[in-house]
Amino acid sequence: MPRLSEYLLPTEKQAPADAEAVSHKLMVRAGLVRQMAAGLWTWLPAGWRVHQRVVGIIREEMDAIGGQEMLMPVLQPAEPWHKTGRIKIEELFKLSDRKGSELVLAMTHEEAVTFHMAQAVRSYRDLPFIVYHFQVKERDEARPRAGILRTREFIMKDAYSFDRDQAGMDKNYDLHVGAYDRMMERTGLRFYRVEGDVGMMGGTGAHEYMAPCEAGEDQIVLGEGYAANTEVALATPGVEKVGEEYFKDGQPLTLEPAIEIANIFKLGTRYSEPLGATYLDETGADLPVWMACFGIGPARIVAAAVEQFADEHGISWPKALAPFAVHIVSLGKAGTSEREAADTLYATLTEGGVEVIYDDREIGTGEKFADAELLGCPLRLTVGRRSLESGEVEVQVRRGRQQAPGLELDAEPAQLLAAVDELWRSLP
RNA sequence: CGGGGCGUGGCGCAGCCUGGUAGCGCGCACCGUUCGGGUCGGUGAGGUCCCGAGUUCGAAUCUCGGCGCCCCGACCA
Repeated sequence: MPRLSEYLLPTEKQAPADAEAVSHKLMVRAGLVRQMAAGLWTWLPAGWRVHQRVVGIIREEMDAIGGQEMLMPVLQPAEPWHKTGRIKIEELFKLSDRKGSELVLAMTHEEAVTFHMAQAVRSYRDLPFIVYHFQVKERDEARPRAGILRTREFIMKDAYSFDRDQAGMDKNYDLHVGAYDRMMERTGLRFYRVEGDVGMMGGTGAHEYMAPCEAGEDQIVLGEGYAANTEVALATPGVEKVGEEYFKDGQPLTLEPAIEIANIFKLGTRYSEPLGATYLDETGADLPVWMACFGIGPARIVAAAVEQFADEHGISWPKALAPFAVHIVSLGKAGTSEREAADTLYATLTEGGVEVIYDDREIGTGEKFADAELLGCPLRLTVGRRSLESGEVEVQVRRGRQQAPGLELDAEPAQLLAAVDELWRSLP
């Protein structure tokens, strides 16, 4: 686990002048991400840890429903895109190689996955199954915006289910709804699952997972037991729009801005037909495979978490996403007994498997506290002269900046770890 | 794609109108100071003023062209 004196965490006092969204400002200020060009971002070590936390949650839930992880290329031949008609999408990056062959940079992977499955799947005996990957998506966005929220390149987990018929597809879809609900709950985000628009994906049904926050690009309408995207709300029976207000069965609905963090679609045979993904059933009939796809954007989940829980001091991560569980602040200079006590605490926690970032820098107290609150790890443990006098390590819970009862400085390691673990359990 | 704004050391800005060869705060390096909430003082390093062309004795500043970035809207797996 890193010592801040050796870790690349370039924090800034001032946000970039052109940053508007809270997540944009704070993620840059906290040293999590840096911009390279419009809609193109680099994830620095601490930011990447958060991103990979989200990836870990998604992977676990995908594996739990039988998803099989694989990897498909971003750079692809254009032919399948011609076959599905998606070559004409403006956001699709098109290029050619030295031989003049037409290529695209994939914005999603339906073409690729269907191309492969058209070859691999022969019989109804090969179905059903779910494959997924975490891979970069490229989109020539008209307007990238809000830091990490709308970018031209981003990692998406996209999963694809393959079934012999609509009933199978529906079943796989429901399975994913369950998995996605669990992912969202595990992230600690506030979210809504709403009916979605099928858009240019085509297909027969869709849901979006929306995380409400100020920087959200979309509006969702909310009522008692009802949540929908504004685009589809009006298709719901009983929903009407009067002026700028929405009503359901006469009751007013509230509007809230939200970030779309996941989107799932029933594709049907939208891709299997043009790409020839068929199987033979028991009677020898050649039938198109039924597909559904399931996308989710880890970066947007990260940004939404920043948006939802930040305060005037910085980020406050839900514990499932925090880059580190514990941020140790050592106030003593090298060579002092306070520093020694902090070193010992750091060693104990690290050896006990706790993810710790240790601020051992030779800088001012205020700067250390400010950086800790900016980074937003759930627990901050401070070791200074006071600790030696009182025999206690000061504990601050980042969410709400609440002081928690101190930890006994010279407790046995097991005892100390148990105390930290107990604190951890109580956190949001 | 329509509208608006901006580009000057790592970050935030001033200077531009009224051309004279670049300045401030933060940060950074070193010295001292301080040591539980971005301490204080001193010394110092660091800039193709987005790029190109033009006007001029002289361009960060004026003119033309280009590039880049942000915001609003449209669009949006």
